Amino acid sequence: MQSRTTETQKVPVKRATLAEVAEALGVGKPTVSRALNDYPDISEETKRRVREMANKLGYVGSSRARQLQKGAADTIGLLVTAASEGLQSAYQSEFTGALAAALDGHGLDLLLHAVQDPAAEIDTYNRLWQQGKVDGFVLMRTRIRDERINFLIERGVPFVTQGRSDLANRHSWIDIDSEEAFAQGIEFLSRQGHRRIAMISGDPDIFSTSLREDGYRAGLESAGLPYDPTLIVPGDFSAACGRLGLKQLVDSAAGVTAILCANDATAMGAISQAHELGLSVPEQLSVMGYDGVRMAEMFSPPLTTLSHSAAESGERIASMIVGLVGGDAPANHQILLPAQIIERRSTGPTAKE
Amino acid sequence: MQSRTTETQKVPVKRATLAEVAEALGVGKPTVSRALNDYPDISEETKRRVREMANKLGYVGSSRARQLQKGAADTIGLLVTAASEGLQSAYQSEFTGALAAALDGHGLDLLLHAVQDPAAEIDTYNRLWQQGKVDGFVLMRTRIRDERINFLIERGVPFVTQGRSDLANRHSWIDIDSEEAFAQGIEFLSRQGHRRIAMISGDPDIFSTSLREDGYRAGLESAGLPYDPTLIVPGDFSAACGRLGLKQLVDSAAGVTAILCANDATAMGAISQAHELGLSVPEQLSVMGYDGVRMAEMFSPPLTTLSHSAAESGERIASMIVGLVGGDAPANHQILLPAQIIERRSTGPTAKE
DNA sequence: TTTGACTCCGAAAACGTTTTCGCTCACCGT
DNA sequence: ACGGTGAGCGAAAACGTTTTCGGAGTCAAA
Repeated sequence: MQSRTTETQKVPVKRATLAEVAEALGVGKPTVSRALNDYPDISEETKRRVREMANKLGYVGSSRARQLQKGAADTIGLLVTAASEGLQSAYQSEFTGALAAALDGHGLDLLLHAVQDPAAEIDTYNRLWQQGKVDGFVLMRTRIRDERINFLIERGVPFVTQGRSDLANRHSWIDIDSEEAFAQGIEFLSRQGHRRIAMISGDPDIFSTSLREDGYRAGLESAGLPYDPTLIVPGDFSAACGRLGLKQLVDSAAGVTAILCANDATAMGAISQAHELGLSVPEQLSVMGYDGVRMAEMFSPPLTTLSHSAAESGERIASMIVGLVGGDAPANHQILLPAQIIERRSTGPTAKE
Repeated sequence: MQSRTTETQKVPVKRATLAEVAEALGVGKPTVSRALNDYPDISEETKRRVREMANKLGYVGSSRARQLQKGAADTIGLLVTAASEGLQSAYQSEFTGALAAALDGHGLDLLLHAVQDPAAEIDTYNRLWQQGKVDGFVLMRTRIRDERINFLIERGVPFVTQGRSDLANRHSWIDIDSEEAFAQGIEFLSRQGHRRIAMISGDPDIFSTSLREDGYRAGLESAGLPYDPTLIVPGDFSAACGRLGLKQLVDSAAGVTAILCANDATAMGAISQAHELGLSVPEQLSVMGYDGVRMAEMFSPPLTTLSHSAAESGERIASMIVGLVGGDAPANHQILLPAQIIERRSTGPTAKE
């Protein structure tokens, strides 16, 4: 490790101000402001001159002043919990990237905040909102009895969640129809001849976990397969618990030939562990994931997964939050998107011995 | 897909203002402001009363007004290019998360912006800075002749890069000593008996790519192995190019028993492809990555990699940018961090036939 | 010529902080 | 009794926009 220091010349750059543009043009400040914002009560000729001069002086309006006056920050907040995965999760980060890109399309920026101490989470939402640093929030990974949602609804803060909640009819959300997706997954596996299909589930605190389990059960039922509760092992959406879960299933649940995982990370962990135990995938064991993260395609074997588009979710959410913040429609929009199965090579009929 | 709409009651929450706190207390605004900011010329008794009342009224200062007056945004900007990976990359997102967490520790927020059109990249830096939405930037993935760096240096904008650049002595940066790391990697592989070691490299536009290649060559030399240029195949840090690269090497470079990859994603892609071609890792082919992303541990086989801590990089960068923005030290700090080899199971001596 | 309508623009207020500067008061020493 | 000192506080200005409101001018109708 090495560390050195050198001098630097601090150039205190003076930014051009609206008043200066007005002065240079011999017009009033309102005229410049309105011209730049393309108000109809400014003549075309004047607008042209103003734009020209603004350009010449390199004028860029201070968003600080603008925010103060207009009462809007043109920024949306996104909190990730540093402890539990946060941006570690491939899907979360794909989604975050997509969201940032989509928001940009609407002229909004994304404020990313990592919350360390879970106890301070609500405080952080409160502070960011009260301070006026953001106009609204996007929540990822909604939880059961999610206090964030209560809190935000109570104060009338605009927000959109990625995932439903107990209060789903009282706020805007977008979600993937994971129930349907998991049912599909089971159907797919059963058609390949699997009769004993296990599930490595997600964090029980996360709202969607139970939906995925419901889907699993529904799938079994419509495939005419018996439901065996011991075949569902809990997890937390991490790869690590995929490993653990697989080990547990191998140890205690005989005859399992396929495993449906709560997400791709878990599936990858499970496969990795399977290999370690000398089980080949998919010859001896089929494993299916959920989310369709990019990495899944590059795994070995490439992962069969229930895929949905982070980009689409991002764009939809961006539009929704823009609407809410704009207040143009004091309504809650709720969108359920489908997932589709992408067959790769982690699944297949079990090889005959 | 389904979409519905319900009514919502918009509660226009009036935030308490500093003037209101002052009024309620029968004191002047400056007193409240200074009391809350713990200035020494306010008596303890008054401070107590002010804090009490502020608390009671739920007062949280408007950062918008504060920003305007103080000329600071308490926010650092981070731009990710949506097209080329962006947050898709595991390391980038781990680092981003760590950075956000570290900045939080200094009372700063992170503004994440996705730039779609590479041509608009500089404009975005300019806008964000001129608008005063950020006090400085963190740049990831420095490039060869990186115009962003020129631009920022010219205007005296505070920034820290993750990775050196052509102008490394004129700005603050933090970097991993990848040259040394790759040399170590080669040494490690050669000690396991590998004699023909290939490299799947990174994007030639990225500054650190050449350093990694230098390290590769240096390692070969000190291990007494010949350097064969055809054993370096170009890439772009993606898993996809790991696949391509591996295929190319298998097709055209005989006798290769080990591959050092520019990063973990590439290594995973390579392994995945190797499996597809019926090559077992590490029995027939050893593969080593770089970065030490979390997923690497869960890969199958778990990836041997040259690891460094995203958390540490994040924290260091946070401290550096805080210093620069605070202007307390008009100096450039440069820090080189080491990587260390983590041996897992994607490497090993080649099995005898 | 007056009136009204309409177009284009500017002075002043407003947004909610922090800073500057100076004031008041108590207390001390002489 | 009086200037000096320092502690504690407040009035007003400042940050750079946007909004409100009304004014000046033009032109057509009466």
